[in-house]
Amino acid sequence: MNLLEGLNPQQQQAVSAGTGPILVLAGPGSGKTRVLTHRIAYLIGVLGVRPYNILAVTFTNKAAREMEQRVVHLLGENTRGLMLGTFHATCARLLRREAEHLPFDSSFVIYDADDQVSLVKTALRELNLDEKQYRPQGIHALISNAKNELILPDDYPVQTYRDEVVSRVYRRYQELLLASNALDFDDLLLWTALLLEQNPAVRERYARRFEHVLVDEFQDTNQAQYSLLKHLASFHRNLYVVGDTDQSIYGWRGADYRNVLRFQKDFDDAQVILLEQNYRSVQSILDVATAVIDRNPYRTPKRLFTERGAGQKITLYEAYDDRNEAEYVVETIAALVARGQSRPGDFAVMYRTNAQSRLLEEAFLRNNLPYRLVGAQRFYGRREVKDVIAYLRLVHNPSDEVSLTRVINTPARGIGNKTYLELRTEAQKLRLSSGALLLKMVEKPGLPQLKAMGRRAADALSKFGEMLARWRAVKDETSPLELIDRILLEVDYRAYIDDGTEEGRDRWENVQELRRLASEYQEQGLTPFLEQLALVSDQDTVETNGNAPTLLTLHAAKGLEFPVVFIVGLNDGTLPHARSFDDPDAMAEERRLLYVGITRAKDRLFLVYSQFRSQFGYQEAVEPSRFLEDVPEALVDSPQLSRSRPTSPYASDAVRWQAPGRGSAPVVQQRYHPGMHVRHPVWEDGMVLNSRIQDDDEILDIFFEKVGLKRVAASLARLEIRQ
DNA sequence: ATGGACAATGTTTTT
DNA sequence: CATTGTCCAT
Repeated sequence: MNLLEGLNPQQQQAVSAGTGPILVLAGPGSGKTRVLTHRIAYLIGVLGVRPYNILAVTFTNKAAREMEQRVVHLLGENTRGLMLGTFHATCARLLRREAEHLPFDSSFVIYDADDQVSLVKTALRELNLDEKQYRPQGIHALISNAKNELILPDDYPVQTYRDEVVSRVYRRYQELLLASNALDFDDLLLWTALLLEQNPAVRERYARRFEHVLVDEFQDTNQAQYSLLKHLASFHRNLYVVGDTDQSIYGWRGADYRNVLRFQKDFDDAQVILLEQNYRSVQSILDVATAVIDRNPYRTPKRLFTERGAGQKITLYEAYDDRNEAEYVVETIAALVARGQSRPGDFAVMYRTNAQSRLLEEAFLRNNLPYRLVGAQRFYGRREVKDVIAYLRLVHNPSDEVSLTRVINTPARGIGNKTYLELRTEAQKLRLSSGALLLKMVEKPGLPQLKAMGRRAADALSKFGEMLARWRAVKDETSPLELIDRILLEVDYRAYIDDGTEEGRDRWENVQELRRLASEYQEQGLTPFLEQLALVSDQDTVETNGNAPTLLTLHAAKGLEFPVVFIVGLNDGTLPHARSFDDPDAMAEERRLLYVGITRAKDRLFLVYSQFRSQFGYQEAVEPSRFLEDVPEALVDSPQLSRSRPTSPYASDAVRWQAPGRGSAPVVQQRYHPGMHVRHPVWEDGMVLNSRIQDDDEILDIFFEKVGLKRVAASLARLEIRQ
């Protein structure tokens, strides 16, 4: 197969470029992923590089999965040994392998943002600092930023008293992490960068191995990531980065698009290749996008062009208020579908903040139309899910203080704050983690520490300790699913969570979803399961092949495309967000965010703003977004402003492309039917026996040839429909 | 120790 | 307004 076939000259140049540092500046829709995957295939298939000597990193698991599939598709199965994954997963792997050089051991657990904040709280309390004055969230953000810039507690710049406090909290926070044998998200990058920096032997081993290092979305890298990339490519200097500074929207997370400039400075022999042909959008949409982004300073102008034709004008709509805005969106979608111009799945509605999804959801619900919501309430962020995960983590690693804190009295078992505090104090005296002390109390029931406490407290503690010890005893012989079931049973979790209300039922259903997830790790065991849980993100669960409009934030929209895009809430204060007003860099990022949104659209674009907006309870007059001033009038079509009294929703049956679902939950299109043959990644072939919509998911009963009857959630099980 | 009622408080984006 | 924390009665 000719790997250059079907590529335009710029893409061919990028794919077949020689070795050495290479920077590909890829405009939106210019076939960036295509270039990257063809490049990998080219290295292996044409240049004869062994897959083992290639590293490719992405930001999301979804991107990694997609690339992997496409490379395999191009090469056949010829990719064994290729290291392809997210920054975080790749670093986690490397750190586990090299743990002997590091102050933690290879069974470390990974703390997410919630865990991080609770650990900051612990540190604040230990240092007798006021949580009101030093908000944990804020402190956490500062620590996180420092880590992203490779600043350790000792180097934390202190100019004010507050800085001094932060550096103290940071130091303690880091100690607590190590005591828990835990790393936070940022640590994965930080420790990897430090290890490569400070350990020449390790650095050289990896640098020699990776003859080629490829990076997706390079504009989103932070300093830690840039540093570790440089180290990994330090021997062969074949660093191939693809990105677009105009799509840099993660500055608040430490991403620094100036890494693109740094790259050109650090590698002054780098080849720079520009991809300007857009395969996604019609010209009118590209022109609007260009007009908006051109106002940003310090950028290399790109001339985006397309062969998809001029396209129709974009639509600008002024609604009376935000409720009307949502109604307009839903009505318009319904009308376009009713006219047969588009299918429901063609639409995306994008907004600046998650909170804005609510009015949209309500509008869809009022009109009995289904929709897909991306992100918002994170599955893994739900209390019951976190509880069960915390139990698993504690069994895996009893030193995990954050998890212990979470579950030691959940469900309530008579271990209150005071008892837990005593346990911690005693543990600290013995230089043990609380979990370790608990286990020790079980081994040696006569420990003096027990006597120091009240009888009731000691009883409750040892009962919990015994449970923990029992789970640990079986953890290596049982599958994650069996372990979960055992834990659920022994702590009587269902009785705690499922109180008979609808909410309780939902909660229990979430636990069931976690069980289903666990069942995919039957053979692999607890460690990979926990790692997977820690490193999946919302982005990874976005499915674009649904049959209903997608609601998502502008951030979540990056990397996706839709035939018709609505961007709502184009008001000053919302987009750009008020918090960015006083910072020119932040304002530039807001503008890029709008640019990303606009360039998601293939055929049609609707920009929507309103005169009034309810901030919280109150309705407030708001201004249209200042960014709208930069949209050339010639490209805009504004419908006559007749909506201060909204027309009645299109209620004809024609527009109800699906019957309303039960309850108030979002309705999901049924995609599976009895008799359908499907394939599951683990259980392989099976036949659908039954399908029902429940909550916002489709629940399937499937009979698998190999393992028999299973119940799965369509959104979670990666099913493939077979003909 | 527990659970409920009330108050305060704070609202961006998330690997 | 919706979540989170704090206080108070059991």
